[in-house]
Amino acid sequence: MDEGPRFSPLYRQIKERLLAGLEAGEWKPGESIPSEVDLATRFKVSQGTVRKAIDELAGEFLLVRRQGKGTFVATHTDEDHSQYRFLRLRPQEGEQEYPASRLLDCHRGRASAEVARMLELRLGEGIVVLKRVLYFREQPVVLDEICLPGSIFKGLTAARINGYSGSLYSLFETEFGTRMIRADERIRAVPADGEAADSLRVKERTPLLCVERVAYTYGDRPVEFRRGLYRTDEHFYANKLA
Amino acid sequence: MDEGPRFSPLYRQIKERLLAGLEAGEWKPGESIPSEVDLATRFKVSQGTVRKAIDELAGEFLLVRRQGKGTFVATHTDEDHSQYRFLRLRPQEGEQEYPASRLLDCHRGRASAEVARMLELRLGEGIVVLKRVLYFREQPVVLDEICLPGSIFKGLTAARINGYSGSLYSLFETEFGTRMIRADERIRAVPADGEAADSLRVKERTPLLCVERVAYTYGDRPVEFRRGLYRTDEHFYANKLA
DNA sequence: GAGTGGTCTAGACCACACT
DNA sequence: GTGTGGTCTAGACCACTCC
Repeated sequence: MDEGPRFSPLYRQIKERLLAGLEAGEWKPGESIPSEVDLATRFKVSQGTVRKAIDELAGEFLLVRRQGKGTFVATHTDEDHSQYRFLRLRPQEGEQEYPASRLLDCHRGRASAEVARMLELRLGEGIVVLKRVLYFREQPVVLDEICLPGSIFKGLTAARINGYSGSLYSLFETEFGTRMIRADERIRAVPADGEAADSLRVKERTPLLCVERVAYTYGDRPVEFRRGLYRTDEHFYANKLA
Repeated sequence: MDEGPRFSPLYRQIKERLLAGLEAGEWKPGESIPSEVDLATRFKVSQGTVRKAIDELAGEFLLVRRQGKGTFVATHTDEDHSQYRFLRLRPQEGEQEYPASRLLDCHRGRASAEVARMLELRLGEGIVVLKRVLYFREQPVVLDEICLPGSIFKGLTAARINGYSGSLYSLFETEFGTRMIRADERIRAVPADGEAADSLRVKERTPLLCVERVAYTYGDRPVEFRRGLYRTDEHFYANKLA
C-alpha cells in the first residue's frame, strides 16, 4: 500500500539539510552560502555530492550560482528584475515593462470558506486583505485582491507598504521573513463588475482575465491567496510550455 | 560587440550531436537510444560527460530516462497521458479529464500577415487550416483554429485526421515526422463572437479565454500557430510559477 | 546474471571574479 | 595569486528490469 520513497540518495539528504538551513534563516536572501568545498567538509561527503544537491536547489530557483563568486540565496529584492519573477504580463507591443502599484486598501478580516481552504486556515481565522491597482505606462491594468494569514503578517499596514520601495514579495521577505518560492495560478475569463470597471477604466462586462494565485513558502505552506483581474486589450499573459 | 558564447563545454557538444541525431531521425519517438556506455565509447568521452548531455535533453523533455531499461526518445504518442503534455485545462471540480475532438473543417489557404509572421513564412505561402471543437464530458469547451505550413503537412486531410485515434501532435509526429517540442502561449480575455457562441453553446459576448500558441520543432522552427477559445465556466487554465 | 541508468568518490584542470 | 564555481575523467558500487 505505502508508496513512500524506499531509498534516498545522499545528495538528497544534503539537499534537505541545506533546505533546513535556508528555512531556519541560517543564510539570508541575497547572502552567499558556504563554498562547495566547505559544505563537503562539513557534511563529510565529496564535493560532487554537494554540487548535485545545490544543482537541484538552483533548478528550483532557491539558490543562484555565480561562477567565480559563490552561491547565493535567491531573493525577490535584487536590482535586476528578479523581483518580477512571477509577473507574466507582457505588452502587446514594445518592450517588457514593469508596473507601478497603487494601494487602494489594507484591512484585517476573517477567512471565508474559500480563503480558509486556499491558505489552509480555519474558517474565520484572522487575515490581512490588500487591494491595489497595477499601472503600466500610467494605465491601470491589474486589480489585485490579496489575502494573507494574519498570524504571519502581524504588523502589515498601508503605511508600511506605501513607505516601501520595492515589490510586495520583496517587502514580505525583508520585513516578515517569509519568502515566496513557488505559486500555482488558475486562469479564467470573467466579465468586469462595477468595481473592476471603475478601477481599470473599462466598461462593465468587459472580458477580463481572472488570475487566482496561491503562493507557497518552504515546506509547501501556502501563505498568499490573490485574485487579479487583468485588462488584456494592450497586454497578454505569457506562458512557456515544455 | 559580438556576444556569442566564448566557450562550449564538451558535454554541450555531445548534446548537439545527440540533438542532430534526433532531428535526423536516427532514433525515432518511443525508441531507445544507445546506452550511456555505448555513447561514451562512440564519442570518445567519459560516461559522466554523456550523462550530463542526456540530463539536459531529459530536462527539456526530448529524452526520457528509465532506470534499468534505457533512455528513450520522447513522444506525444504514449499510452500514458504525455500526449496531453501541453493541455493546461483542468476541471473546476473533480479529477483531470481528457477531451474528445470533433473536426469542423480542414482546408488549404494562404498565410495572412499575422500567420506568416508567427510561422516565419512568406506572405501568401500555402498553409493548412483546421477547425475543431474539444469536448469534455460531452460538453464543448474549446474552439480551435490551427494553422500549419503547407510545405510540411502536404497530405493532411480531414479523412486522415478523423481516421486517426490519437492526439493531433501524435499524428504529426507519426505521419509527418514533425515533433512539437515546446510552445509559447499568449492569453487574453475576449467576448464570444457568433461562431464561438454557436460552437461552444454560450451567449454572444460571453467572456472566453483566447489562447494563442506557437509550437516549435527542432532548431526553434515554428510549425504551428493555433488560436483557441476556451469556455471557463467549468474549467480553468492551470499554470505553475517557479 | 547481465545490462541499464543512478550514485558517489577523488583528483585534475578550466573559467571567472576579486584584489 | 587565490578562491569560487564549472568541467572532465576513471572507477567502484547501487538500484532496477528483464531474461
